[in-house]
Amino acid sequence: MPAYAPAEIEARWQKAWEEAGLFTAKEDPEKPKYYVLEMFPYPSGRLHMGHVRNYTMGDVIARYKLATGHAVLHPMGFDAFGMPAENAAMASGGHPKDWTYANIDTMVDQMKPLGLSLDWSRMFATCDPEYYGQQQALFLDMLEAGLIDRKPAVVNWDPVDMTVLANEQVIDGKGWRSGAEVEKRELTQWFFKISDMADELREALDGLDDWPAKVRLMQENWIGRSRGLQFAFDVVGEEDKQIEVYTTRPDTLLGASFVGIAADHPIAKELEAVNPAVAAFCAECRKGGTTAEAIEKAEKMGLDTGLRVRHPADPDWELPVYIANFILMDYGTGAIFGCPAHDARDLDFARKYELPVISTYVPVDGEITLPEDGGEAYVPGKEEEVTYVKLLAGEEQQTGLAGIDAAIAWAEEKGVGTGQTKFRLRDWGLSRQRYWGCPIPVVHCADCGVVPEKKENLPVELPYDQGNEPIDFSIPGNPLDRHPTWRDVPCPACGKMAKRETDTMDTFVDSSWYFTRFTAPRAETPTEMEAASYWMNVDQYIGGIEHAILHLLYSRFFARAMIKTGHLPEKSAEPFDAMFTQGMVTHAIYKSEKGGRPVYHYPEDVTLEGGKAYVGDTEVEIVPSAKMSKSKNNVVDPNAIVSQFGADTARWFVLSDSPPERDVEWTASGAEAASKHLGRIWTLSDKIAKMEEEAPGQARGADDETLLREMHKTIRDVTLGVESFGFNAAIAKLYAFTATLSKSKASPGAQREAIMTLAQLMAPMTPHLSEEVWTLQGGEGLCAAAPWPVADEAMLVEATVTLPVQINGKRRDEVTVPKDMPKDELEALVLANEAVQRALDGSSPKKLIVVPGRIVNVVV
RNA sequence: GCCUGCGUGGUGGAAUGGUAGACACAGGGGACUUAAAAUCCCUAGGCGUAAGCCGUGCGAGUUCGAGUCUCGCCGCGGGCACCA
Repeated sequence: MPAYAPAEIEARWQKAWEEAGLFTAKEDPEKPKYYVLEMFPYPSGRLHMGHVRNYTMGDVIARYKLATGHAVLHPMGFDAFGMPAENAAMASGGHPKDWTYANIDTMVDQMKPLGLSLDWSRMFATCDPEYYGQQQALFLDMLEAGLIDRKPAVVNWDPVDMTVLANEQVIDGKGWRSGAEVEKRELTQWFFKISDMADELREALDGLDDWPAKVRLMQENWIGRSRGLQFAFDVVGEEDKQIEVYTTRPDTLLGASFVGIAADHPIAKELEAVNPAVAAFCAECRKGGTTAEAIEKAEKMGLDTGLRVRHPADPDWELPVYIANFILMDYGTGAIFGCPAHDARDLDFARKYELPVISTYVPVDGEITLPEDGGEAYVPGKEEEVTYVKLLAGEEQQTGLAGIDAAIAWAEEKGVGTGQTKFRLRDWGLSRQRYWGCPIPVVHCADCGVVPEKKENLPVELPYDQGNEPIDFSIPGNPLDRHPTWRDVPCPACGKMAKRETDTMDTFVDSSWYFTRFTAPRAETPTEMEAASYWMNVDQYIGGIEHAILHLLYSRFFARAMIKTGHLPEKSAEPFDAMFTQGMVTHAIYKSEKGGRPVYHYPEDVTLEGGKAYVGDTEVEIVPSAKMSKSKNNVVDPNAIVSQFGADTARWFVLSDSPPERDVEWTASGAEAASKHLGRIWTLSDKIAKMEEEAPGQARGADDETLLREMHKTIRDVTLGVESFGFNAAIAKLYAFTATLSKSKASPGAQREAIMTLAQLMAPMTPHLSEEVWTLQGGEGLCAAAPWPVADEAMLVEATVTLPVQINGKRRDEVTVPKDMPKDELEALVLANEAVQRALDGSSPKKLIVVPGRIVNVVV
């Protein structure tokens, strides 16, 4: 018998599947459809174990659904625009396009040996002009439908690289690449009007039952709905001037002691123009970093403007107006009223500037030191009961929430303000001053203004060269800005020479609709309604938790926008029926120290012995379960694993041990164990095949029944495991059944039935080995195409059951009885039990609990 | 600070309120071998010779029965964050 040789086997079966066209998605009205999708990768050029785990999970589902008679769509593509390609071009002088497509080729070559059941005929990359041209068409439709806005926005500007930076790219107030001090600049940018849909996007989360609760919650917090009161303070002496504020705690209105405005508030800007002290202060405020630590450390700073406003509840009560550094212009109205007694931040501020502290309520239960007496600010929960010490709207004692409602009602009745719901979610700025992205298809004309490009002119394709010269990516700024032949075009409206928009789209746009494009990847329109109606929605989406907020939220917005513009059916407002967030693949770091600096050792240089790690004779530190990182020398290359053990081993290992939503640690010993197990199955299959030849047609005995009962239980458990993302538990059952089978004395026929079923149950995880076993045992056609085994209910019912016998809830013994033994007989049997007799010691039990088929509990 | 999730052997982890520790790794013992590797078998929560006792972060509670439900602590992780 030849040894288990995955390299040869796997290539052969991958070819067989391809020739059979098994994974080409075909619309079939006779079958239920199933669309399973893993988040498509960025073509970094390097497949990592996280990809392998992600795609293997999707593949298990896809293969299982195929075997259960579904028309399956399981596509793959590449999220191919973005900064790394430009950075690579800057670093090594190549072209982002060449770099990207070369990487895609490499990654496809790395993915194919994994034996994934992908429909490669639908593959595309978002940097294909055929894709981004349709994205431009979508942009134009959305623009026309009023879903897109153009407005000024404050951005982080890197003056050296001459580009806008995302918040994450600003480190300690400096550009991440250039190291230059980042400036705040106001630029006119394009925005998707996602905030208009904030409430809808929030409410629809409730319907996403098959999403992780955690993801729904993260989205809900991100959208950040709050209810409060918006009202205006009249400025003393300037009767036409008012300051609008928004508050979620209008119940504390009588505790107001100042009004604060942001440095970018219109009134602050007005004062800034005439008062150098104000100008200096505002400039100082704008400098502040945006990082968490910077905010933590930043001291509350304020400047008295000299303006005074009237309290809405008492025209004789005047409050000072401060410009303060902790007030944000882009939330609410950019102005607040400060209530030091009930807000920790306002209390800090009030103490620093010696402003009054006025408690408006105190807790019903418990004693506190009032903030005016040096205590902390008292902020009750919305359900907490409070006693009012100052009355605004007739309240005396009620919950915080009722107080808020009463205060809003009071304000509305008096005509002071209105109750309003606000959201934290802001519009999605999509403009990027970069080359390697989807060009925004508009033209700026001196006469006509901003003019959308004509659809027949799409795609607005990125220029590869600059005339006859290659584009120089080493010059700071956007190459499209200094590309006259691309930039200068006739106005689509009047025909006069005008300038093309040189900004490109945020790469999140590319990934917000790709899953719809897979339903008709070569269509001349963004989607085809018929195909989209058939395949949408994505039945199961799988990806990392890092995309829990932005990518999924943007996709949900896009689905709604595509319905409004006629590119998706109504049913697809929520495009992902079920979502699963998988954990990472981690690996230990082997660390030592040399000259005070850490040294990271490659796993292949490390010897493991008795739970300790050595390099040569020196023990090194093991840091378990660390994220794989090139700089820590703990990256495991999937291709190396596939060449060493085969794809089936890699697939089997990443699914075993840890539950899919948690991290799994890659260990060499674990991978070897997986490989050995697959080898054992190979050997077992061979043994069973020979047994049949040597002793055909033996009668089935009791051993057959035992084996087949175990087989049907395994079918039930594995099926359940696969359907509920319990892959690790399913694999444990498969291990157990393999052990049962290898020890079984059942007839050759029964053993063959068992191993063929085992092959089928393993096929979603180890498809190549399964085909091999299937064929050897005389299975017809491809194992991957064979119908999924169904557990026989009759075989799941045992004739006898073993019941644990508990005394006072602790297990003391067990009895094996016929399954349907009458209750009184069972009771008698239990009472006669030796352990029970001993515990009873002559007395009679206080209580006897019998749960049929489960347990017996004697209470003494 | 607010919101959240999680604490089970040496390790990863099983367990519809019903026999805690399935399955796997690492460990220990053995068979085969001159030896090693490979393979196979046995063992394995702790204490105890044993009967038995104790055990799911800690403390209470509900229940005939709690890893699972409730409350309060402690510890670790994730998300958001000068958001009014």
